[in-house]
Amino acid sequence: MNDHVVLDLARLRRSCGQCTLRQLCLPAGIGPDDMDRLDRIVKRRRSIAHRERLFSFGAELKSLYVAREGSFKTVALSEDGQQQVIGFHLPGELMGLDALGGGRHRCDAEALEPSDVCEVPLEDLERIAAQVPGLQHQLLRVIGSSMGRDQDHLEILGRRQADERVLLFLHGLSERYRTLGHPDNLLILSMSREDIANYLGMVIETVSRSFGRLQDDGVISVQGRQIRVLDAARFAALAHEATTDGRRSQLQ
Amino acid sequence: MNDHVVLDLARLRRSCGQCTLRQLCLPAGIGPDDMDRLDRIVKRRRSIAHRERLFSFGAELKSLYVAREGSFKTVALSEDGQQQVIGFHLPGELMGLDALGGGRHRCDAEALEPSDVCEVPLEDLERIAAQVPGLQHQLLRVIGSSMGRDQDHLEILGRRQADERVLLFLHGLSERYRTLGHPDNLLILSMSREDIANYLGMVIETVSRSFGRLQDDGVISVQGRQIRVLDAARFAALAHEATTDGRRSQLQ
DNA sequence: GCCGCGTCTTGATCTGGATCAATCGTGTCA
DNA sequence: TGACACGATTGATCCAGATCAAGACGCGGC
Repeated sequence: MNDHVVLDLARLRRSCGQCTLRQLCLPAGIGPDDMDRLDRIVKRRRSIAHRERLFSFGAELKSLYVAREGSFKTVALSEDGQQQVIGFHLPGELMGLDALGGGRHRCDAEALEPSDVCEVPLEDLERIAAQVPGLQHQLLRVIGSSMGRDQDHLEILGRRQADERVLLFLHGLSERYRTLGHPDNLLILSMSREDIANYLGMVIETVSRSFGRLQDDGVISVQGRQIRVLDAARFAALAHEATTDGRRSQLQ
Repeated sequence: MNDHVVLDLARLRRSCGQCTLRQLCLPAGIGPDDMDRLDRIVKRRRSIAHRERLFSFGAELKSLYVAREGSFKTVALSEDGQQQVIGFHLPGELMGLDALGGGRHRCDAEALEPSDVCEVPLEDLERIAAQVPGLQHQLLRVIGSSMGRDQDHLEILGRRQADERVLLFLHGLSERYRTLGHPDNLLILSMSREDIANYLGMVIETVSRSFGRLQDDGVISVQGRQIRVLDAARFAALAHEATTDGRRSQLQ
């Protein structure tokens, strides 16, 4: 009987209603009664080893995934073997949306460290979403956030210098970690310099040099994958004002 | 009474069920009975003049828009005045998705020529989508296609040389026009060189030179904004094989 | 300890594309 | 019909960042 209680508690703790990410993830803004229906379709806490694939290019879309703990990268592969890191995914963020258009995944999703995910079968999700208006709305919000991150990424790749790219990358990451309740003055990067370089459309040498320059300026300190924000005000200011001058095509 | 018939015909011709774009747009795959419900919430054929804004940065998200005729660009503005063309939108393609995340538009949408749009109030769309499973599914598909185009754009900006960027841009555009039933060997560009350059993360001079090289190679002929595909096989092959070598960071 | 291996940093050189600067259509208005 | 404006092309130069090439720094295994 003691056993029984423990199991119930464990089950409860694994429910969406108890999840620390519930305000960021799909359950945000839906009532306790509807939470139950969501709970029943979500497959919780599948563990993914470091470097393990969550899904692969070309695979049929069956489920969406929410990072629960750890982090992931999604990598697009082009026909000539080129790779492009499309995004990094932190807890609470949806993965697999790339396949909504064509029904097949357009990229690989790979864990950057030992991670957990919640798996949400798309068919079930669509069914429940039609019945729970708050869930449908929240699904669209979460999808929209994902598109917003892609758009930020496009802005970085299209218009920014190397140093700005790295700064904006770090700043965006620290913002995302802050909403997760992490201290935002210490970043532990789970991705390699190679991943960062690829994500930013650069080579690792340039990433390394940009880190160096930001460190020389006293904005951050760099020790391998541990980045400490020394001057938070300047860090934020640089990310917002960004360009010092108005170079490059501005339209009109 | 004659009048009455004419009006009815006009109304019918403007309905989703009769729309030439219905297979690409939201009504794809929903039955004639449900089509009616969609029809009642869609505000049809608002005309947008050349250079007119459909929506602006910061505006509250109220409706999604579908390009009906003509074309649009969406432009993100950063705090320091930089602009980045995020996408071009052809008939049947949704606009306004950028605002789903935060409830406010993150970019301007501007007509590149005299254009028509259908306006779909988001609140109504969400309500109907919950009642019509096919519509909800199709909405997700259309959103997914849009994310897919953003992802292609990221690949272009992250990993490609100037000439490849221009080629992939032209090829992508011709593919999209082909699905609209247009001849794919003649492209009439509605966007300026400035827009193209900005979209591709380049300057106009480089775009112009890339056009020139593609023309010298006999792949296309360029006359201002009229691009003729001379060697369709090579055009497609270059777009697929793309890179001649495996330069730049490849991850592993 | 110290060896091997993967990751990251640092330095020297080279180059694709940005910048600067004319010039050339093409359309429009007086 | 000329003149002006705007977009596009073409040429000359320059520089940010890629490429090439060593080293340095962990870190796990023996």
